[in-house]
Amino acid sequence: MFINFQERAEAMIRRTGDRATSGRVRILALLLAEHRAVTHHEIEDRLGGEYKLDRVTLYRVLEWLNEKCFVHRVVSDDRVWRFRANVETHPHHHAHFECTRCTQVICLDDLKAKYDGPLPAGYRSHEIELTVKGLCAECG
Amino acid sequence: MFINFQERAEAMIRRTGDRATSGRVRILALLLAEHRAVTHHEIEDRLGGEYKLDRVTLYRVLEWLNEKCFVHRVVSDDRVWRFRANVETHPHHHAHFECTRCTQVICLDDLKAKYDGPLPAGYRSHEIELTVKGLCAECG
DNA sequence: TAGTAAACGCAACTTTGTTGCAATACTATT
DNA sequence: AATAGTATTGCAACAAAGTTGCGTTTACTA
Repeated sequence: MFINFQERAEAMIRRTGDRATSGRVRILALLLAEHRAVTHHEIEDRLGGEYKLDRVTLYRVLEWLNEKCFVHRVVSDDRVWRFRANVETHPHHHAHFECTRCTQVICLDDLKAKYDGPLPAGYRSHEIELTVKGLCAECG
Repeated sequence: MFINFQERAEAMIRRTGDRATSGRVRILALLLAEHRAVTHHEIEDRLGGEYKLDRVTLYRVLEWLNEKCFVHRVVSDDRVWRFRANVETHPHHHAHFECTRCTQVICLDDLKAKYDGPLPAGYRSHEIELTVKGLCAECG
């Protein structure tokens, strides 16, 4: 087992063969430690201080993490992407809860979205996304 | 029954007590006639020619229509809002199909999204959104 | 028909994300 | 350990989607 997220993140990144830069390691570690989907802004804030990363670099790292399937994106009604580390084994049945007041998004991992109904002729389904909207514990 | 969408749109708008401006009537009529969720851009294009509306006015009308519950918004992965007239009687159980290639969104009205599973303590659900992603007939 | 507040149109601004390019820093190799 | 080469980074400029302020026009009311 890994002692901390930093180490675990670095191992994951090295396995890809691409470079293990400090930005990638820190961002992935941060996302691994988190149990919810976080925005670009939240990440930027948390990397503040002397370790500040450029906005653009952050976007590029997040895109790279997404490509490598270490992370996935969620869009909610505020049109802002949120990122979350992929820990599940079935990455194609995301279910999310979105608070309509504070716009926080959490993943409902235990829930498997299902759709058995009919689609129009010729349509094919690849992925299903179920979003439950309401108020979280703090806002409710 | 109403002869055309224009007339029907105007009646709906007048019933609110607010002003029945030509922009509101034309946009709502256009959305009533449409059987899918359309973007701001698509609407703008269709209102082109001599009847062109200002971009800002279009946003404001769409927001107004949304407030009055004549219309609802959908966000898909391109982070662009799409608008669709509310024709169903149960406005809080939208289900949508989104084509991952052409990004077109259609509504699966016959499908009622359901969620009976557990939420974290203190969380309350108000609305459920189910999105099926895949390829539409043209892109498949 | 005239008065008036609600809508509209324009210009400027904000937020979120992207692109091009020169500078930097990983990694492999010597 | 030093070096070289290229993958990343940082900066500046750009782009798309949406918002705000404000003076002008328009739809409704009297």
